[in-house]
Amino acid sequence: MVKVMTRISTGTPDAAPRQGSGKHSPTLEDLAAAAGVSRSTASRAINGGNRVSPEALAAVDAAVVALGYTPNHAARTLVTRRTSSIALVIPEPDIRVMMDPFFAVVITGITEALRETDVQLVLLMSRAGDDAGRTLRYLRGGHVDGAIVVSHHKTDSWTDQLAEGGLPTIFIGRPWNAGRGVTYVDTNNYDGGRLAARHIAALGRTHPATVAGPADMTAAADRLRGWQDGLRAAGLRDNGLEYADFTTEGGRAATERLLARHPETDAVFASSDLMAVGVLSVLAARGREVPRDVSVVGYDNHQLAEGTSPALTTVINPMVTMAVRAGTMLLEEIEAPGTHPDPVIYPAELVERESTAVAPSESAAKA
Amino acid sequence: MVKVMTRISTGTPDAAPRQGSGKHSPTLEDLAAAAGVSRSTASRAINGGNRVSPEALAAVDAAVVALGYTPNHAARTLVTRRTSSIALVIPEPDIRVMMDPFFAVVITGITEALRETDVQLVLLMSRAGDDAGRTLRYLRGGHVDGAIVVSHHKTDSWTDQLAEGGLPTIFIGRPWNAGRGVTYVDTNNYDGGRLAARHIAALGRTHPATVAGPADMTAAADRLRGWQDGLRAAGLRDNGLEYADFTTEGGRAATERLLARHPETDAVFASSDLMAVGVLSVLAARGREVPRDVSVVGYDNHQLAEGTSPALTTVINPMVTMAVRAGTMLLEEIEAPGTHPDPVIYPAELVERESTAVAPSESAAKA
DNA sequence: TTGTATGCGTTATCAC
DNA sequence: GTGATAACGCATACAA
Repeated sequence: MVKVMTRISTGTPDAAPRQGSGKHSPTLEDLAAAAGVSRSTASRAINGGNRVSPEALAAVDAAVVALGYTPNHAARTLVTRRTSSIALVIPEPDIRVMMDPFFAVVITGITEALRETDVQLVLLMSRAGDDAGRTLRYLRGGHVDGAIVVSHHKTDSWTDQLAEGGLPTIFIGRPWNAGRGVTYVDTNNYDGGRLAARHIAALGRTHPATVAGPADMTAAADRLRGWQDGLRAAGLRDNGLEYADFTTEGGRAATERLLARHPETDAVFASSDLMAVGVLSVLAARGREVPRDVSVVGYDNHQLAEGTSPALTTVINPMVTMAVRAGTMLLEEIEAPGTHPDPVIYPAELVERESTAVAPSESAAKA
Repeated sequence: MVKVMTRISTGTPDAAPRQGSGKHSPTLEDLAAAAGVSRSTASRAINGGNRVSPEALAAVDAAVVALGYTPNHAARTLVTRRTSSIALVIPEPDIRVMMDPFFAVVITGITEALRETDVQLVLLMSRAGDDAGRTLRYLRGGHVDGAIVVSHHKTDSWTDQLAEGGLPTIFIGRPWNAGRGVTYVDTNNYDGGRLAARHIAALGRTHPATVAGPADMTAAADRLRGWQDGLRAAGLRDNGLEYADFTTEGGRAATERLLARHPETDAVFASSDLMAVGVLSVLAARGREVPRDVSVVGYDNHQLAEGTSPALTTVINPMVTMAVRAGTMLLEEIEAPGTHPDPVIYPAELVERESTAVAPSESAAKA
């Protein structure tokens, strides 16, 4: 009562705009007044409209559009303890190296999962070291309802800390110390590596070399293990191994070193398509023709893989699918806390293109 | 008084954890109690520590670490009307086409600007059409303190709507209808196009062709205009113009069409490095040697430009710098509303690489 | 410098 | 179905 009086006596609203920008946005009370109902009824009408008469609901709805009412998010989360937002956490080392080509893809996927929800995505980039504490504090500070962590690096026990924190969390890409109740979604990088090896072996190549990704990333490590196991299974030896940082330039440098030490190389497996582009460019510069002299297999099935010349044979890394799944799983776990779903791992699949086409001489021999 | 009694009589806190996850996080009142001061003093101690005695401040600080206190964000924004978060708005058409290669870069830049702040970045992807309304409603709904909009498309008058809404907003890339108080940061795409033209002309090329970006994007349009004006100024004619969508595959297709109609082409200006990669691959497939037979200039100075073979001459598009600047400007405008700073436009700069190296024959002639 | 009192806008609990 | 009323956690004008 007094409150209403105060409101009314606070000068004419349109004559005295508060901020320089615009008038105060209408509150639930304004809405209720305009609809001729109580705050409670107005509130119920807005949230699903349960236990409210049709006419009251109609009145409120009309008032909403008339006033352009928007619920105050802060007030709402204050009482519901729900922020309607989730965090996408990305350790900074990852963004330039691993995430760069996949950023748009990951975001798109998560956004897709959030589409029909009113959940918003908050981006959290965390620097190495002490800053992780800040990020962690933010996450458990109740600012978000859950988190998706994209971390392939050996990072300082984020995993445990988050899992113990009780905040619903899904990892994209298997974290290093994934034990207990840690949920993640990934693709089978090990199988992917093996697929590449089997493919190279089937081509009849005898001197396969490797441009591997950073050894401290699970994806890179798994791909490498799979590839090496696959070679062994086919009776082949790894003919030179160089590490790079997943970038094109890194791939170039690695290939230079590789060819210097192992000129007899007749096949290269690069742990990422970006690196494979570097491999192709160096081979071209050296006059080694692909796929005639050297077969090349990449990884990721990046958009670029179709555009290279020759087009790149590669292993599919279904990032969009993984991101969508991560989003969906997180929403589910927020809805029903306590459930710790099993990891989801998508199968590996090879896409054959020109860079491993059967060499002319062999195809002639076969014909 | 009554409140405190209620609190105390509400059972032993540690004996009855609320959620399944963990105990309730401590409130300001708990903090004050632990520090032996009042709520207000505790509050002041936390927010800058002004007008509070050294001993009280010390006590509060100690209590903070002891209790692991974190201010409740919702409660704080409810009273301060400050969300401590800004939105990065990206219309969905842009993400795959324009933003894809720059996503990580833009995010990195903005994050860098927000580094020392406690401001968080909320991602807002808006679908075309009616969804723009939803995004707009979110933005003016007080959920964020400001927004950075990355929109190069002719979109439905976002510009005006946002500017009028009173929400501090910075555009990255000149919006189509940038009038009045619209603040944006961009690079001089027109000059960039001219630079490319001048460079090609200086090379002695006589049949320059164009692979342009989407006509409904300001960046693409400006680059094209600059290029064409530059050609005219040099007494050259545009020898064929094809539009593409900024992607590698689009660049390939455009080049195919181009060469079919204008086989005499001896220079190509592609409006993006990704498209330039497509140009290079088609030229290679057709046996047209770069730079001997054809000179190629890209745009963006993307990471890839160094890795192509031959390495790509291109115009710098300083996305990181632009993103940082946008972030800084937004923070400033949030701090001091009402100021409508002038647009910031970074100068264009050409990077010469192998793809436009002087042809052997000419260099021989010169020697 | 410190404490008291009040309000921010919303949901939730209960009587009606 | 409806409407008072009490939290939610914090900042701040004001009195002390």
